[in-house]
Amino acid sequence: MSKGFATTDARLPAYVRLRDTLTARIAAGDWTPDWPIPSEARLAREFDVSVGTVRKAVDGLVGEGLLERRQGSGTYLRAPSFNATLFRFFPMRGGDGAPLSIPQSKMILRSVTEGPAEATEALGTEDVIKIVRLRSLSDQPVLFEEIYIPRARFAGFETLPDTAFGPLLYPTYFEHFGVLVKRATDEVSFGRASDVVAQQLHIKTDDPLAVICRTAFDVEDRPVEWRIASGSAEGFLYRSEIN
Amino acid sequence: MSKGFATTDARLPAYVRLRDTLTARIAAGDWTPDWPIPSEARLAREFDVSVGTVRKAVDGLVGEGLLERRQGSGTYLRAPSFNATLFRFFPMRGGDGAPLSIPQSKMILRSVTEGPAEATEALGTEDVIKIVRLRSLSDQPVLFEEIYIPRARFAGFETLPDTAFGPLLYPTYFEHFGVLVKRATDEVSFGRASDVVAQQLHIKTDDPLAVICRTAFDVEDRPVEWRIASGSAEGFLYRSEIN
DNA sequence: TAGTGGTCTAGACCACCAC
DNA sequence: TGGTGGTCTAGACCACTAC
Repeated sequence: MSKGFATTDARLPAYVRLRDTLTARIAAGDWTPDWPIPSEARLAREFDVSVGTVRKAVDGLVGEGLLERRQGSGTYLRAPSFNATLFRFFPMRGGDGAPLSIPQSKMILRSVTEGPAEATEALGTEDVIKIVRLRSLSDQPVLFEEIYIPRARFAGFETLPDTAFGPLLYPTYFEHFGVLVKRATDEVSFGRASDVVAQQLHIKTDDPLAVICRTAFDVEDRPVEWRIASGSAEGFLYRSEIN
Repeated sequence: MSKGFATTDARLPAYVRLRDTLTARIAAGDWTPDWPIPSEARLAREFDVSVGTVRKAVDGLVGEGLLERRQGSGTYLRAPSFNATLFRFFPMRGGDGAPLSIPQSKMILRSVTEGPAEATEALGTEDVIKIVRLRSLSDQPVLFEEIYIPRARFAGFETLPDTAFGPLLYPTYFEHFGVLVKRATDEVSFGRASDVVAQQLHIKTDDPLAVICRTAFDVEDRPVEWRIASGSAEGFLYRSEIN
């Protein structure tokens, strides 16, 4: 008897195979953040390993930020948490020290199209959906975003009603398409505003521009989104933690 | 008998107190990367806990990047590893696609002085040493750095012979002053070149500039360095991983 | 009060490395 | 071959949460 693991290399340690099996269940949408996943004792029985081995597998997923333990209550699927992107890109206070209000988001376009070379290369497909958004702080447009997602993972995205979207995109990815973004890579550079971007951001053509290119990956490390975001270089601030 | 832990809150779990005790030993410079630290069985005996508890404490320090396990050999202090900073700031290839050579570093100044407000605020002291460096790729100056370190932790830094410095600063911090940099926060913003910076970087005054402000922390999370680095915004690229 | 995760133990056997 | 870390077990007791 193969201990009930999904089809993984039997030479791997039990906790690795269990971790991968749990990851697959998360990716399949078997669990929601509202209810605890099966208890450690229950998983130990189901997979015929000791509780200690379950703990080690769960530890790994907690470390990756996929699961969250609540003592006395249970272990829960954790909703993606690194979504306060605007706060990473701009200071919370304006140049005059006044606190800015909540970031807003305006959807401008959703359509099936061909992506730019960088997007198709990052995503590994040319069959993508394009999303264009304008994000604002205190009614001032600050960030113009072009986002590309693979149609294979997001079938029908372009026909969702506008009411399905909140200010953040990643929760929508998860709730409607079961795509859970786990990590991302950002590249920050500086350029100059094109006519289109300048018009959207209410700045002048050729004004200095901060450009952030991001590739996002799901729990199984497949690329699920490529985006390019532009904002005025004046007042731009990108925070990063290095470990 | 208090199990031989350093003076920490006895209400804390054993593995936490052991982890803190080991961190203190690392910070005190008791171990070097060349020799394994005491084995898990030996630490278990010394602190009168089980091997499993030692493993959990060591796991934490491995996760923080302080220690490194080598199966069959031992557990070693890990030399700081995130030092390829130039490669984080600029692409490896020039605009023409040609690969660039190894980054070089030229020390311009070391002196005891008063730091700018940001440095004294970040470091919590006005008694600092200032370091000025110019970093180059393929003999082209690309990054101008002003670095401030607290004199209390780096007494005599300004009188070290030039031969004590390699291309990287953090190994010198550790080898001569026992300061081990564990994490840092970067803030990337946009500015314009002052006369001094422009001259060093061979660009024009008021040319667009990428500015990176970094605060670095040691293993006990005390700030040990504040630096501001400037490079031409043209060709600048900052990479960041988000989890 | 029952069930959950949190801590800790004492041992077993394995894989790997250095001598 | 001996010692190291790597995996895994089967249990104990504690702290916390929900009902």
